[in-house]
Amino acid sequence: MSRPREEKYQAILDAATEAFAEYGFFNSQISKIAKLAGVADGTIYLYFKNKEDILISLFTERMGKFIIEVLQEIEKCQTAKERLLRIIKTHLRYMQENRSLAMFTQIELRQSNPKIREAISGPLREYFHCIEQVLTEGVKNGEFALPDIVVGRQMLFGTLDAMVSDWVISKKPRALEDLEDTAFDLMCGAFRIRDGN
Amino acid sequence: MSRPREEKYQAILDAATEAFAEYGFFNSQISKIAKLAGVADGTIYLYFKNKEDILISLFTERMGKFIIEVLQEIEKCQTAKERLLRIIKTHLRYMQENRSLAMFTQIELRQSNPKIREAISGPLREYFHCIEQVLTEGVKNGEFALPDIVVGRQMLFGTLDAMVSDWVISKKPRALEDLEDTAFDLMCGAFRIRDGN
Amino acid sequence: MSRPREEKYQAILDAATEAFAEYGFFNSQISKIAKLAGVADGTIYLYFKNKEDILISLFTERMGKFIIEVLQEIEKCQTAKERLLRIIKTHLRYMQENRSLAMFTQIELRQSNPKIREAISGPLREYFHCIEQVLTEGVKNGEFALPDIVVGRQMLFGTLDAMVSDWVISKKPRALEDLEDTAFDLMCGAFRIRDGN
Amino acid sequence: MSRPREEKYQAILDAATEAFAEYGFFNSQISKIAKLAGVADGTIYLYFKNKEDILISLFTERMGKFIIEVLQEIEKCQTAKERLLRIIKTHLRYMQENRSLAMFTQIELRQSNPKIREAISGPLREYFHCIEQVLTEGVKNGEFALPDIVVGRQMLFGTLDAMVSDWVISKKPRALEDLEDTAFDLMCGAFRIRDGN
DNA sequence: TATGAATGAGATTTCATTCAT
DNA sequence: CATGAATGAAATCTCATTCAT
Repeated sequence: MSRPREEKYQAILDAATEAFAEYGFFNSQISKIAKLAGVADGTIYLYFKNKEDILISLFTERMGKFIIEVLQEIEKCQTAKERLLRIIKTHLRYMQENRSLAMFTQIELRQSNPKIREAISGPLREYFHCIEQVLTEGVKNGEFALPDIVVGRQMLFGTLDAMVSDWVISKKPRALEDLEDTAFDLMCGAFRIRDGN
Repeated sequence: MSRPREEKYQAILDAATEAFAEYGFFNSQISKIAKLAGVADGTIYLYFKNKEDILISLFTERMGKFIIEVLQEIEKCQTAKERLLRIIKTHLRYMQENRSLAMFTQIELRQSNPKIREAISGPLREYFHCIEQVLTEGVKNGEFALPDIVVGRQMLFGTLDAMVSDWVISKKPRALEDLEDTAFDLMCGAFRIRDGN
Repeated sequence: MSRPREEKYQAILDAATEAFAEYGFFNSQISKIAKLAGVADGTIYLYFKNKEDILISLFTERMGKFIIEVLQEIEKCQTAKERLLRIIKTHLRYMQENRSLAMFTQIELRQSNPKIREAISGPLREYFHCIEQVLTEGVKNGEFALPDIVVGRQMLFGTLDAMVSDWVISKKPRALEDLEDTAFDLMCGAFRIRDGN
Repeated sequence: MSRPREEKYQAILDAATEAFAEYGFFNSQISKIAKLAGVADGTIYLYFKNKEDILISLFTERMGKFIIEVLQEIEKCQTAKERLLRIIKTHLRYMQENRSLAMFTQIELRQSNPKIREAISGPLREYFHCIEQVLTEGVKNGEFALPDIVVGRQMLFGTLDAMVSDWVISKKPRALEDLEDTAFDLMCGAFRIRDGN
């Protein structure tokens, strides 16, 4: 049974998240990750091909879970407007609850190494696609007025990302949740969503 | 006569910009930068204390020039609405004309090394402050309706940043300039700016 | 079972002794020491913090052993005169049997680096103290006539050190042992020790 | 006229003495010496072949002056006993007045680099020879009883050297001069010199 | 599977020396 | 003669990865 296998795999991923978030990819030595995970250095190479592979696996997995959560939340909604609010809430709350992931995303999202950049862009594009679909629907059924879907997505994602970025960097941050309503309010204005439900 | 001195300093900074943009800070070896700049490895240490110092000098200098340009453009404007448009245009055009700086900003903006992060945050905060002042003025004189200045700034900067990010990553990008009007249009909606000038 | 660990530690120390003796501290590159010890360069840093640490460990360990031997020999003796002879014999014989240590002591004893000098002065002072105690006893019980204990120690140590120094530098040296009796004879004169018993 | 040439040559030598005494040979960079001497780095190479050459020239010159002084002092004396006292006094006083030279001698006398060691041993051997001649004479005319001239020289030089060494290392040293009489007293005992002049 | 000691390639940085001015 | 900017070889140290146990 591969339960222990799975356990150690997760332990390493958790340790890497923490380390990458705090020190960045290049300053997180394998030995540091191994110690945090409570395994030997060599053990890591039983679960991952190399250091890069940890980063890629990490991002794919964690971002994957995030997207699944977003999708689940969205599905519960009736209108595009509701979905927009859901995306905002889920994004900010998820990041708030996973500060390490948030930091790590902020810090390592835009990795320089082309191979890593490539691997990372997959899950991110998926998220972008999900956002764009919601916007497209909103436009189609007349809820939103939006001259360009992609620009709309850039605005929505960019705003949320900037909020998380500020929150991650500042030491005593205003809770991310508190920004939900204001963010939603502004987005409604940008997308010309009428006040009534 | 320090003309040659200044020349070499700039050559190294240019080389570093290029290298950091393409490979990232950690994968840009001093020898690589030196070769790009057409100087010997040791020469770099006549102009910079160490590798970190290059990054910090680079960001401070280039970002400084950017902010000066933004400020100059803003001053020409009469209304806050015009200033908003100016910021959008200047930001996107400057980044388009300095792709390396844009890439580098995207990539290294969120550095893990605390010392670098600290040094980098200065010029950035200055830019944020500049944006927030424009927004505050707009609210004061009734041009904008905005529940929260900081959130407004996050939206404006976040949107522009996401646009640059997309542009930098995609290989055959739509010109950044083409996004100006749409971005301005959406921001006007978000900030409840009336259509008439 | 840390037998191999201890073995490698000693191998590196032996290699360093040899290298330092022949080439001096600054001209003994880590790679040279590693090759002599039969390990990889990096291995050295598993056992020592840095190059300085090798020098300090080396001196502390080897000088410590020497002092222990001197103390053991001294304890066997009844009179201060006998102890004086024992110190002379042990000093010269130990250095003769550990030519590398002798060279190294001669060469690196007076290091320029303050941190090293500090670390090295400890064991040396211990040896000086041991000599001075013997002299003090001899004076107290009337065996020696000595106007100044410290000067007495300087004379004894200086003489032995000069002998070792000559022996180390000259290529075809007279055996150090052969000097024992003459040295003792002269010291007896200097310290006004009577010929009998 | 080569007055200015000579001046700069001496300035560099003085600077080197100071630097070597304080930091040791390897930690005294050419640029440091140049700055101390008030000349440009390159200028040093107009006067010396390389860094080693400075050390060798330095030692040869300064030690040469010392030996000349010793010889002059000795010549004034009538008896070997007087000459012995003269050597002791001149040695200790000269070192006291040239603390940098003393430090430098203590620190760099026993250099590891074979080429340097070779060059340094010349002047030193000359001094040894001078001492040994005094001792030989003393023995010949019955003033001294000494079983071995070389051992006698080792004792005399070793004692003086140990005194200087202690003086150089200790921060608040007893004046070297104060040791003259005690040292002479002990040497008289060692060499069986009768009390009467 | 798991370990962690050992490896050695590779990176940053220093500094003696040169040479155009 | 004098300068000091530039050079680039070389040294220390780090750390991802391997492999015998």
